[in-house]
Amino acid sequence: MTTPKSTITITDVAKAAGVSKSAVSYALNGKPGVSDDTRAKVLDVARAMGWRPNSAAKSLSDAHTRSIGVVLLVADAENFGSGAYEMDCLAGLSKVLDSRDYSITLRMSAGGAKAACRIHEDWIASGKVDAHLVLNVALGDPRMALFRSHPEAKALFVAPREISGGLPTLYSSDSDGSRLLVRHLHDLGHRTIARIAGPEEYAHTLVRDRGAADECARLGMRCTTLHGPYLASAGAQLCDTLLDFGERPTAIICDTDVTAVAALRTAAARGVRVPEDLSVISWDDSPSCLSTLPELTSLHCDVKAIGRKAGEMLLRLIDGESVEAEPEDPYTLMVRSSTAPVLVP
Amino acid sequence: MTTPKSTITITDVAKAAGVSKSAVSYALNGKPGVSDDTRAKVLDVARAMGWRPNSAAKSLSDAHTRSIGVVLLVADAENFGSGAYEMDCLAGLSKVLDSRDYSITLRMSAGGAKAACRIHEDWIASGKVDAHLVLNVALGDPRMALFRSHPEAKALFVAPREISGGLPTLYSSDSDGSRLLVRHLHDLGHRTIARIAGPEEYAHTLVRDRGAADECARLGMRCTTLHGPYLASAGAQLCDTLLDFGERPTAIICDTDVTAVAALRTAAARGVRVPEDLSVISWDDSPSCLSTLPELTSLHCDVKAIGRKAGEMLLRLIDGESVEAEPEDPYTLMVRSSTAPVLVP
DNA sequence: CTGAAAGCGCTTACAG
DNA sequence: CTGAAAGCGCTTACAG
Repeated sequence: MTTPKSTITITDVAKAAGVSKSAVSYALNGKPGVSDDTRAKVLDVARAMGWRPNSAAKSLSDAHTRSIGVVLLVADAENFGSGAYEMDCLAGLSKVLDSRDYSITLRMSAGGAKAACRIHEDWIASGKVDAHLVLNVALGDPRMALFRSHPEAKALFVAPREISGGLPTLYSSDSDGSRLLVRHLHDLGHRTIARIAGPEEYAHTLVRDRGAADECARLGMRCTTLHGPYLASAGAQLCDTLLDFGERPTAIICDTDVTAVAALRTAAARGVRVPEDLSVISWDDSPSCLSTLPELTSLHCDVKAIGRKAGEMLLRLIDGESVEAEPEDPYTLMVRSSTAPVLVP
Repeated sequence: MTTPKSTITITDVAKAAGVSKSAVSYALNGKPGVSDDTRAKVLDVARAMGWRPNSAAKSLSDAHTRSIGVVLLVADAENFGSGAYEMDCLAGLSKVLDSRDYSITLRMSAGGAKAACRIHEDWIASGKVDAHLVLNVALGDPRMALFRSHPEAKALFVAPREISGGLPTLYSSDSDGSRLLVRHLHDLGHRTIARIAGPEEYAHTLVRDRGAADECARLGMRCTTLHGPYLASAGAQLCDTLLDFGERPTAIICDTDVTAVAALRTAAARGVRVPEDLSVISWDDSPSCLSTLPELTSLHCDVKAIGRKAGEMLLRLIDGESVEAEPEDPYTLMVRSSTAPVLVP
């Protein structure tokens, strides 16, 4: 029946419906300029013939590619984590984009932010995408300079607002998250804590550092912070360091699930009981936080929601609306069994 | 200097270089039809002006969009796993595509394979992509029927060769993997084993079932297989069932890291020592296999290599070469501490 | 309301 | 080797 002939164009439809190409175009795009009768007939014929607008032709004539460009950094597998964050973010993004028939144009770059710049530049010059989404922004990230010098390009940064000044930004409340964790430990009676934080190149690491430091100062707590990549080996090593340290902390906050799981395991291997002797908290509430014994108290972030909100902001950007900095949803603390009141000696 | 004017077209370059548009096109595309001098001058001018071919225009005229369409299924978060597989696969794919200036056009569908079909159909009719990559293929997957009825569309399936008959396929050696695991346990003296397998809708689950059953039969071993989603809760429950079972197995093979970690934890909670009382093996050698105590013996698969090979096959498909079924690289067994010789009672 | 025409930026036979 | 011209499929002022 509807055997899709090689390619059906608007001309074929016009011929079949007995009208002009322009009438078909108006009808198909719901624009005025055709009578209701003509419109109905054209729609019927187009559907019957299985017509779909040719993507390239449409893009060329209306200057919209209907795609959002995303360059994922996979360079340093070390800092990349499992990719679960990016995946969830893309899932949320894709969901919002669907409604407007937008797709994601994806590249994965092993060359870091600089190589990503090259790709973005290419996309800008070739008109390959309508807007860019920038994730995993580092301090002094060249991608910020790039888009500052290309105001004609539309880009949204997911980054701490502290560093993306001026650029359209979806910013996290990493600082608030940090404070929330410190308060949770304070409520449990902890006074000497530590953090196994992420690499210092990351802007969000510094924001978390700041939040924790401020809240500790306010509450009169002591906090030792060690930085390292999001690797199990690093988490284990840093945990060892903290446990060997003179003034042993009664609680450790880990910046990611990978290091938290490693810390848990390191403690177990040394005979340090969690949560009796040591409380452990993880950022990134992921399935692995539920697979440990004890289950990990974790800071939950709805990453899909970030993707959705990013999608909405990007579409507004594309529609020519002005977009400034907007906040992500706040974090939620998932209290499980890896944190407990500190034992009075 | 090279201030990128709004948009630089081939016409601008032609004017600046004092030649015709066609000369510019020939020069830029390395085609014959221009003298070396003209070519050199055109290239210089184009570079100086920061010209890049307009993506849509090029696609429209040469019928190549330079993008590969991928629809990721996120419908049932239950069976989706962490998304790490998809991420690695895309990373490998992207790497190969880079060299030919191809991008990935990505959509994530929450409606399963049927909704994915709709997207692929749209891509076929609109000429949005040059070829399609199909992952996570289920038994009787409607996407196979779709591409069978659209021989004009180019698609590569990553699926067991048993089910994709005729279609271009990159097939895994799941059966061989299964056999490898069984042999490893046999070598350690295990004779009564069990499997916590994935959902039976998945073709690869059945292939693994078959491989394990055949090898067990050959070696005179007994194997109980339970199926369930790739969820920690399911892994825990199935592990409980197996341990409560009359004839308790001395080893369990889990189809994914999530269930393996859950099984490990369940054993620990019941006081069943791993590996002394029970050996545990995981498919999907992932970072989490290294975060457990003991570390998990696991079947390693170079997923990025799958992505790369898929990319090469897709490019050949696009180039008009014929592509049939080709095998992935074989699995590697990573022997760690969760498997040990069975203790003679 | 409707049709003929030009244009989006590039490629590619086709005559000079 | 080089230029003028038509065409890819769609959109959009512009005359009827």
